[in-house]
Amino acid sequence: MAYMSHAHKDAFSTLKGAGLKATPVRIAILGLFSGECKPMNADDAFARLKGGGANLVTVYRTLASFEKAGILNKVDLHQGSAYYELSGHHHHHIVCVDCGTVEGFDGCDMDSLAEKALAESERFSTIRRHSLEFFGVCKSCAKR
Amino acid sequence: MAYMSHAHKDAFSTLKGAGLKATPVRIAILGLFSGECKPMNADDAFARLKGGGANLVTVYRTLASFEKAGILNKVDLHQGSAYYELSGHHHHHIVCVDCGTVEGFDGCDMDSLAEKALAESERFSTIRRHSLEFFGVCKSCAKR
DNA sequence: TTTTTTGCAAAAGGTTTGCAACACG
DNA sequence: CGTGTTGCAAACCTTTTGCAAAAAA
Repeated sequence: MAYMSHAHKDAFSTLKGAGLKATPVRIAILGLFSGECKPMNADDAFARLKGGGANLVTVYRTLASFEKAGILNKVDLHQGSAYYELSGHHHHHIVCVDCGTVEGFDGCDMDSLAEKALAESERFSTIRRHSLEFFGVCKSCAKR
Repeated sequence: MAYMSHAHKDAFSTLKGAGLKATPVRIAILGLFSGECKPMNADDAFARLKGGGANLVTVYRTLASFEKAGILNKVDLHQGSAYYELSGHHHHHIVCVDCGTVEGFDGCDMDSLAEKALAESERFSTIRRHSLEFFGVCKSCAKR
């Protein structure tokens, strides 16, 4: 471990903290997500790993392990493939059904939503998570 | 059209009302959903069409046409395939991450959710729909 | 008869698996 | 050095498409 940039150091400790070996591929993929504010799917990540940084299969496996480790969250934007983003602050998305633009939505009161669901439920005792995504038309698509 | 049962008559008029030809396959598939309270995927429907009632491909095409016509709603229960249920009253689901049990959730104030999302959004002017599903553990799985 | 719908076969798209070579710790 | 990770090829699964035969209006 001769020289290591700041970003790499962060990625390194995140991985260690999650109990994952800090391999070049993982550091690179984690770096991708740290520098990106919108969700990425496996292909996106694969494409951004310039110079054959990793195999597509490895990207899939890496995303899965990151999700299991709690580093990434999987989100379903109804776009045919699984998207991921850094888990960190709880939020959701608004997706344009026309052009696919994605915007974050922060105003989700997670606890009260889950409480409401449980209060109404007969057969459930625990809510672990929920998915909430909006599908609409963005302003620039609306103009057309 | 010699004899037609009540259920078939209902399906018949639903299809006509939606501008769809009332074919035996469509009537059968619609009947399946009328007698079922939980979401079904293409395979479920296919399996329940006893005696080779229809081809799987036809089931897919039928579900798609029903959704387009507004007869069915597609729901994503994160189970690897698309589920459908009769569109009618707006509701969502709680899914057991352990056994897959699905329960309905009615307490969704759609309008206020969409309003909140739009109020917070910079780039969107319209919300068409949203997905909201809860994932938790049902009481019987919690016991184990 | 004209237009839709259906079935079959095959393809497509995203994701997963088996296995041997490789690299982190 | 041993166990976990990677790459490659191939399998998988759900869903879609092309085309000709069959059925609805």
